[in-house]
Amino acid sequence: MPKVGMQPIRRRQLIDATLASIHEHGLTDTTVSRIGAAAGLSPGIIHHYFGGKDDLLFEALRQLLAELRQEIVNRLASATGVRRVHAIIDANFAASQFAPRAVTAWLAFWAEAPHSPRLARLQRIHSRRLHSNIVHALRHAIPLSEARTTALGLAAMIDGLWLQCALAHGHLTPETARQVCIDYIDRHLAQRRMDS
Amino acid sequence: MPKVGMQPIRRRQLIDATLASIHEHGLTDTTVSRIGAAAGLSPGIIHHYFGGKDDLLFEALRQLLAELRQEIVNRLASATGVRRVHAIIDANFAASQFAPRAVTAWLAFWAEAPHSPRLARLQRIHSRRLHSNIVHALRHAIPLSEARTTALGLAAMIDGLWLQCALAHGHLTPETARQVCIDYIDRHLAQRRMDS
Amino acid sequence: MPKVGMQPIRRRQLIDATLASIHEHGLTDTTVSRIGAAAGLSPGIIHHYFGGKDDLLFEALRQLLAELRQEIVNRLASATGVRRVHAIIDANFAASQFAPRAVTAWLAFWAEAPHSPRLARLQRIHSRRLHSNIVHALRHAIPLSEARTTALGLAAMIDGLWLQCALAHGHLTPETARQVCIDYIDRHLAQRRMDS
Amino acid sequence: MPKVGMQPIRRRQLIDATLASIHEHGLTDTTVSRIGAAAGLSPGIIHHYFGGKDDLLFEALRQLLAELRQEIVNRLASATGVRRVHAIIDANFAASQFAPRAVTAWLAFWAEAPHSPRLARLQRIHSRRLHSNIVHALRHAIPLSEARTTALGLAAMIDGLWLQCALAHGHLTPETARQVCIDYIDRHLAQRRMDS
DNA sequence: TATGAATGAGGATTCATTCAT
DNA sequence: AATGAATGAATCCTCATTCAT
Repeated sequence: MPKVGMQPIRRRQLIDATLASIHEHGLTDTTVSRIGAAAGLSPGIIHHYFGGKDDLLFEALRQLLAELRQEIVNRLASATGVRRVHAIIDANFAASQFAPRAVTAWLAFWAEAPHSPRLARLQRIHSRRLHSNIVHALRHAIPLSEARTTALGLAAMIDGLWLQCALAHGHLTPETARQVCIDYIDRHLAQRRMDS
Repeated sequence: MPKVGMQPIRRRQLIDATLASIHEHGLTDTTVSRIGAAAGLSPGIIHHYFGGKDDLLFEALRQLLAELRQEIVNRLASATGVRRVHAIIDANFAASQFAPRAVTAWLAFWAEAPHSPRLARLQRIHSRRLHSNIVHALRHAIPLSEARTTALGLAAMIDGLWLQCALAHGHLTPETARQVCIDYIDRHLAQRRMDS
Repeated sequence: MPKVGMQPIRRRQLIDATLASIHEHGLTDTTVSRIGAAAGLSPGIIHHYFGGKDDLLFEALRQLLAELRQEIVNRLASATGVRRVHAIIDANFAASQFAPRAVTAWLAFWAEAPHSPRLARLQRIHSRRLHSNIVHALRHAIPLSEARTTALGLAAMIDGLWLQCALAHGHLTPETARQVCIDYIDRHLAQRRMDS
Repeated sequence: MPKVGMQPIRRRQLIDATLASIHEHGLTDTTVSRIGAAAGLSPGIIHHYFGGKDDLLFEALRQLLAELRQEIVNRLASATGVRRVHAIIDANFAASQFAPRAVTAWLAFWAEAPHSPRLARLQRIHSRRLHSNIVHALRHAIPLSEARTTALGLAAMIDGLWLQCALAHGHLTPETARQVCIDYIDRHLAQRRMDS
């Protein structure tokens, strides 16, 4: 039923259907037909609202990262000092983010990134921003040089736990994942406090 | 006259060509033609030495994991006590393992795993074995319960650093990655020693 | 409030947009969207003012031929005797007719004609009318039988020069084309005069 | 039935099927399926022997022009002086060239040329070569400047008669077409002889 | 009158697989 | 053992057409 102003609605619908399909069938078996069907629309509609399949995939990753970013920003807004690191960790393992739908798609996109400049770019931006956030949060408690190494370790650990989540279907609870990260950071901070 | 004993040679050639193609073009764009060409052979040959494309991919992942396992076993053979954790870490970041060819393919396979029982099975075995190795190596220095959490953290960190390696084309040196992991483990062990 | 009398305006707009699109993108790549866009209207509008794409194309060719015919009729009106042949030639190479927009579209339609009864019909009518005009103009100076052959040659030459115009983007000036035709006819008439 | 060395055979088959399809259905309705069917092969085969549809079309035009060229070269080989112009005319209206299959395809390609650099290039080469052949053949009988104009007229007339052939399905005999051209040239040569 | 949302058929293309040689 | 010819299903994409608003 054609109405005006459907664009934002349809785009959102199609992006959601894309993520659902990636989660269910994998990126390889995510076809425009499948996406269309999942959204209750025809295959051709993808090219009406997005340039083509690639553009839709790109937008889907964008939204995924935007949501995660929003989660981080929200939590950082109400945290100070080293609590900011905890906020970042919490955001990454919030129920809305650390969910199969997001995690599986995230993994699929990361696997494509080395061969897709557009995806690689989004990945790089996200990665750098996360690293920078962590370093800033640690900066007042830890010397910059060490903060950088710690940030690298924490970012890797977060990614590794997301990976685990995608691979070990549900065997890894957000809470466990969160604890491992908190523990990692706290040891670094504790060490520091002891030194002083 | 038919050459005898070509099978192991050809299989190895084709597996290598597969990994090379995945690294260069990605799993999606790795076709039997491309693999054949990379091995200097014809497209049809894959079905002669493997059941089909899927079987070849499966075997390629198997070899990848077998090589990593061998690296770990070799290093564990000459290490005792907590040194065994270091050996595991060293194995994962050895030049032969922490290389673009291996890391990119590894990521591609992991992304497929959630939708391929065969790949998922290999992944699970590898994952469990690594986890078990770490726990055993830590067991005499750390209580079992904590050892398990630490192993989870270390395994995640290793995976996260491999991911980083695949995504940040060469910006992450094996040595840096190794240091981050060693540091993580050493803090846990040091803490323990202090307690006692 | 519905605008009245838009029909002739819109139809003309759309026909012009069609010819513009054919000239710019070729008949194959002339889509209803493209035509609509060129006219500053929506794709669906074609079916409102014409039965469909094919009807619009048909009307576009009709207009093209009608304009050329008008040019011929105008010039014939003020010419007598063999001057009438010159008038026909002049009309065919008048700036308004011998222009890229018209010539390219004309060629595109001619290529379609063998597979479209409707276009073929228009083409046949135009062709016959031109031939008949030439024969009539020659009739008093040349025996009918020879006039027919000469008319065939002149008509072919005109078409061939239009073809050249479409293919040799602007390298052929109307004046040169005109001269070649005038020369052809004058030789026939001169010969005749000599004989008598 | 797969055999080795099929390439030249298949390529020729497919090119012939292409020309047949263009003649029968027009360039627009010439699909790879249709071509494959006409050749008794599957649609996919086009991409095995040619890069794609466009390449096949390009090769088809190439062959068309090559055949015409061969016809011209053959006849020029055994003609001297102004007879060479007659040889060129004869070649263009030889039964093998002035046939519906060739003429319709030729028209279809010419209509595409303004929007396809590759086709335009072939067209330009063919056109220039023909013009040059005519000028050379006339050069000893007519001053160069006039020879050029005459060549332009003759080339246009030949094209126009081909066009007529494509449009007036069989109503124009090769012999009539030939006569018109011969007459055109003879008048120019006769004039010249008279002058001297 | 006019839009643009939506469809679905049809097209080119890719590719794993089969198989005669 | 190895080739590469051939297939046909599956995919992305285009586009004329329809229709609710």
